[in-house]
Amino acid sequence: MHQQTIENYLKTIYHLSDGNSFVVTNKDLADRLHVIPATVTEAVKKLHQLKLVEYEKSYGTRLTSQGIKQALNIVRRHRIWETYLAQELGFGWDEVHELAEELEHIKSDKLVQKLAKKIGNPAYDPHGDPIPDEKGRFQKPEFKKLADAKVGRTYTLSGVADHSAAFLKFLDRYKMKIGTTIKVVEIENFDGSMLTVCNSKEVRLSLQVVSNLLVR
Amino acid sequence: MHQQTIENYLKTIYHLSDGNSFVVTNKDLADRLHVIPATVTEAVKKLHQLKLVEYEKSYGTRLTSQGIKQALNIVRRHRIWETYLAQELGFGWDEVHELAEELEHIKSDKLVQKLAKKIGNPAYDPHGDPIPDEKGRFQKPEFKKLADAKVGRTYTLSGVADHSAAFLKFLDRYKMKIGTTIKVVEIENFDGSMLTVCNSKEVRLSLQVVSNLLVR
DNA sequence: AAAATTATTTTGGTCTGCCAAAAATAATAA
DNA sequence: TTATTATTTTTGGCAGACCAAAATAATTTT
Repeated sequence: MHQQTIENYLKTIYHLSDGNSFVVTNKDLADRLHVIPATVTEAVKKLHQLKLVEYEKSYGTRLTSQGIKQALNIVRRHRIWETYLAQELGFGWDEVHELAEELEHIKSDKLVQKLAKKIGNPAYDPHGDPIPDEKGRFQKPEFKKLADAKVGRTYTLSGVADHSAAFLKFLDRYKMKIGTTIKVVEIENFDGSMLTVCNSKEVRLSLQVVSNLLVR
Repeated sequence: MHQQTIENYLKTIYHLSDGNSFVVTNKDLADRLHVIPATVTEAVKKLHQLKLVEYEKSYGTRLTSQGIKQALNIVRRHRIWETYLAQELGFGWDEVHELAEELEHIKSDKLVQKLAKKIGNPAYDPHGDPIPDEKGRFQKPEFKKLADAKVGRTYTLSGVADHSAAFLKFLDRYKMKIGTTIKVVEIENFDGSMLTVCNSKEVRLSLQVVSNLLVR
């Protein structure tokens, strides 16, 4: 199996199982990887032989501890690259994901280590997602959706649930980024939208938007 | 054809034809790419269909102008990455080639442009090889081998003919790098070795070595 | 519980990049 | 100009990553 294929599967299984080693369905994998389920069946069988996943037919797939380890390493590389691209090379947070998707496969731990050092071994990437260290350790941050916030309180934007370029560009238009403070002025219970104050300006945010903003 | 395969062929043809559009033999390509000649036959036929090479059977292969253009772009990416890795991330000149070999395939002109800007759009990479600009232009430097130098003269190391890690590490041991001045004290006509002064120390360099040192 | 839906696996194929061995073509030496 | 040798091409095959369609299995609906 090609290393790149393996890495993409592991990473995707990892994300679908939400970091924990939950069972992932064949179809979900197929959708995420843009292949048909039959292809996934083949692939997970091979991953099973490589002892990277547990797999029982018609049941589902789950990472082994070895698989998790490798997955975390890929996640680390991806997020280090994202942060590096944003911080050192001035890419927008809506651009870095796609590039990191390619760069994460470069096989050099030394390179990743140097990149990490250059940006000060950060714990979070530009989207507020935690970066595992060399040993795969990271603390899962306690975020909640802005949608669940209380009127009158002020929050700090700490992450986004939607990583799409469209959403991120939308946030850019209001100069919102990780660290921006958002005050909830009013919640419209008709449509769930929120009147907020961001960067000293009043902004109304739709339920769609506030559901994808993670705050502290 | 996979983009990566195409790029590797174009780059290799380019180097084998020494930058000019000389005809390259099938076997030479096979050797460089670590495949058998039969594989090359297949590949160049496909490259021909893509109008990237001229190809007549049992004659040889030569880049078309389109092919040269693409080849120069790959060479550019490779050398930008080499320089970036050395300059910004502190890699040794013996390490950068291998890494650049992977990084050159990342498909983002914007990335290369940013990297280049960061290192000041240099005209030469850490080995003294010229970096083509976005349009593929570069001036071929007028180097000569130190082996052909005259006794008593002082030269500036401007390039290396051998890019192997072994050779580069050897040079590191004597702190020789691009820009180092080398004074030729004496030429031993028994074995062609040279007595030189490098970094204020007397060093005897074998014919092997001085044949691979390019100087001005 | 039977029918209908959805998910998974199997089966048979394609395409790409590769190899081995044989056949055809140079190119070189005698 | 024959032999000999080297190179190139052809042919038949293989593995990886995919897909389409058919066959199974599991899940939901009714």
